[in-house]
Amino acid sequence: MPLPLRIATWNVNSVRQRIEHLLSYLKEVEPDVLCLQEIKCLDEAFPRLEVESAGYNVATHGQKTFNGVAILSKRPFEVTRGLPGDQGDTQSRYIEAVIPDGDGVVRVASIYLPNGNPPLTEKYSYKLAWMDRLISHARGLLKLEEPLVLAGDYNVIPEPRDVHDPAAWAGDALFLPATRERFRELMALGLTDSLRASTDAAGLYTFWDYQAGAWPRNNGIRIDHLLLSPRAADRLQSVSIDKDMRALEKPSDHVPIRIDLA
DNA sequence: ATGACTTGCGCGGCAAGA
Repeated sequence: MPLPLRIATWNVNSVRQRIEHLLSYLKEVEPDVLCLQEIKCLDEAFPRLEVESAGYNVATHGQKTFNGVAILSKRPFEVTRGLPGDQGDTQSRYIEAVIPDGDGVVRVASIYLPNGNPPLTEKYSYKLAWMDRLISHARGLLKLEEPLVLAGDYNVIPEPRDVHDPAAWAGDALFLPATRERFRELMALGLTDSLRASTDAAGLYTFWDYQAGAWPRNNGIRIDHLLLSPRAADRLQSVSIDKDMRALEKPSDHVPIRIDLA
């Protein structure tokens, strides 16, 4: 039986600030694929040589100062940059890889969905429009009937059990009814939330704010998700949140989440 | 408690994040 395929996603909050954490993660966890968000640099500023020396192929979709996504893979792969549906969108938030796997492929997307705060502004309407574009694109991808993993920072708290203090987040763009409704619409295309396929537990988080002692108080939210097509879900073996990463010196405010597929 | 953090940019203090 072949080794499982390990696929992880992590919002690094600046790859250049986090290069040592990134390299130790690659060495210790050995993901086959790692999706990164908020690399916060242009393609030419990505620490490509360090990552390649660790045994990974790299594709970036960078941007100066903000946003930026990347996919790292032990196996070489084909890449597509950008989310279809709006030629005028200049924000780098989506990159997609087709990775050889056995006789076929696994398709993996690295997603940095807009934050959307504050609500009632163009930032929130951009978030909702971006989610509509993601739903349309995912509908097309699912028709391919491939193993598909839509991984990333969705900036969506799916349910009250995914937030330490639901009342405090009631009016936030990450938790508003219209946000959650679109997330449910995405899921209803036939996707499986990896974490919820393995546990119903409350209080499993992937983000803790830097402010107000959110980490020591465990005042977190679950917003980083690995969504699976049926053929990927059939192969799901395990899910892990690498919570220890939040306790390191100079951590990202997000931690990685990962799956093993048979 | 008028608080509390971390980035990029670029060298002074914003803007953005969640």
